Amino acid sequence: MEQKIKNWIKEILKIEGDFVLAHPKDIKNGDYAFFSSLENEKEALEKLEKNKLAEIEKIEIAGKFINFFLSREFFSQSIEEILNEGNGYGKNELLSGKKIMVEYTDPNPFKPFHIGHLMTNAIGESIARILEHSGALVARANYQGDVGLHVAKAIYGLLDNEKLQNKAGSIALQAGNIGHAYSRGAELYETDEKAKKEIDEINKKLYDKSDEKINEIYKWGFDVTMEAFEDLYKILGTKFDFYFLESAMTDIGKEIVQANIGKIFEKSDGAVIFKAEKFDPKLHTRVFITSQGLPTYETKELGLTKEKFKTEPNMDLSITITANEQMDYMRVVAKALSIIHPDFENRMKHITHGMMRFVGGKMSSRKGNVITGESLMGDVHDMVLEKMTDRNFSPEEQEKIANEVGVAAIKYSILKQSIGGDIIYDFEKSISFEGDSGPYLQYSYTRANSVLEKAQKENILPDFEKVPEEIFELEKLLYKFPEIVSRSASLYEPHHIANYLIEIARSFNSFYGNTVIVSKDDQYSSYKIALTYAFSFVTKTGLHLLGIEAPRKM
RNA sequence: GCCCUUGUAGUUCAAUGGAUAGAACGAGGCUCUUCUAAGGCCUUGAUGUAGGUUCGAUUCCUACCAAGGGCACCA
Repeated sequence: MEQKIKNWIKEILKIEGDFVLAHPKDIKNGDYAFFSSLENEKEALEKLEKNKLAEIEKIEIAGKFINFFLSREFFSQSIEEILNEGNGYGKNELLSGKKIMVEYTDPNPFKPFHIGHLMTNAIGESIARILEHSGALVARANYQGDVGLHVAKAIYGLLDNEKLQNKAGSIALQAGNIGHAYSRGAELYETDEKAKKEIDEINKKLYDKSDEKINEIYKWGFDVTMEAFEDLYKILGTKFDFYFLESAMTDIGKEIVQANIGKIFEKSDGAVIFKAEKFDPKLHTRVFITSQGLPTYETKELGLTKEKFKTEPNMDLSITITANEQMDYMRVVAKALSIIHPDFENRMKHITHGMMRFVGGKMSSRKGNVITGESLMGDVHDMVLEKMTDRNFSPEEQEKIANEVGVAAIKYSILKQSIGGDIIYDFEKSISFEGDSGPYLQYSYTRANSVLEKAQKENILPDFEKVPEEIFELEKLLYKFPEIVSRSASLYEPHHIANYLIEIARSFNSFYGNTVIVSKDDQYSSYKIALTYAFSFVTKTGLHLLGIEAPRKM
């Protein structure tokens, strides 16, 4: 519609070049507005009036603005269109047929799944779904650090307290024990010289696999933590297509570096470094292979990227999602890669997000903070159950809904704001179910569902025969959904969808509160039911794009 | 010191260079013999400072102030 009006204005007024056609902030000022820099708006208005599009009801001049009001018919037709397209409404062709890999979450085996992982997961899953809705073929990838000092720390903790090696409990319990072992090991590494030495020793043994006992614990710990992650992904609604392990990237990365020593990399103090500032003054030098001959994360990242392009040969875009703190060194790595592989240069994208913060400072699993992603999910889940005591559900239903609502509360609190900024973490607020929240959206959806169920019982079907003269605010919002989706997709910003969903939910709740929708005495009831269907489709689709389930009841 | 982010109601967040800067939480009042009150309705309040570009700046540019992150063998 936007494009249609634009073309029409362009043609009638013979405007050259591009101009902006926007939605006025206030619906009172029309559905689309155009700021004219023309000398005589009145003449323009006359021309436009003469050749008016069928969808436009009214054109007004307000100062330098020309406002367009869409017709009653346009809105009822757009509602009809939503009903026809159902959950496919809002799809666009922006990335039609493009192969895109999105890497996100990246938790490390042997370490707890902390809140930062929850954040990356929520953002990555949402971006993946938004790209899919825009026509892309998305592969989800997860990159996990299965080697390194953190593993040695965890194994030290496990050896130090053998009770933590109990293999009898549930996967979650065993993974929790390993998390404790890691925290203990990490703490002692900083404070206890003897422990530090032993951990370094374990690290060497892990590297050359010389110790049978350690190998055994490693295998168990790896399997358990990976399985525990898998259980979380299930609740979170993520299914990865590819898993990349850090250990597999060392040789590939090293090879790339060694092949380019002298050309891109240089030796310095026994290490192999990349002086990125030679290519871009805003970048800096980083070590790729240490003086001890060990590849750093940078080198593994080179290997990872190469592997990604090998895994998906004709990939159009490889997206990596991490926290902001990774931004600068990823730039250095990307610069090195784009010199080695010029064909990758425009096919890599790094999206960064802020951190979850306590009021007191940065959260870190390294110091073994108590709040993990899992514990947060558990707490929120329990709070939802408490709220549901007055509802009449079977235990299975209750469990399912508690998970869906809990995940919604957490994900929404992450996705409602632009992803670059930090989230000031307030436990009370993140589990708030009121107002600007995920559960509010779900609640609005279930209310719509109740209305639709009642309509079915009373055998009133959605219909467009009798349309009220009044145009509901909700109608003026619903048709914008496709624009919101394509905006979110082109900017990689899920929060536009989150904000939009709140807007339509508020509008629907107001409609619901002030109108009786299902009524045999109301000749417009069928149309109102159609509108309710449209709201429910758009909300369900929008929630899906945020990675949130839409329960039928709650 | 250099580089990158970010400064908007008391608080947490919105606002493709456009109209009277939107919500939510908090505070106060009203509202369920009607489709789920996790709701609705009403009241209250903000663009860090100083310049610049523009018909028009929360948005772009410069400086300053403040917060966070990064800057050679950790990831």
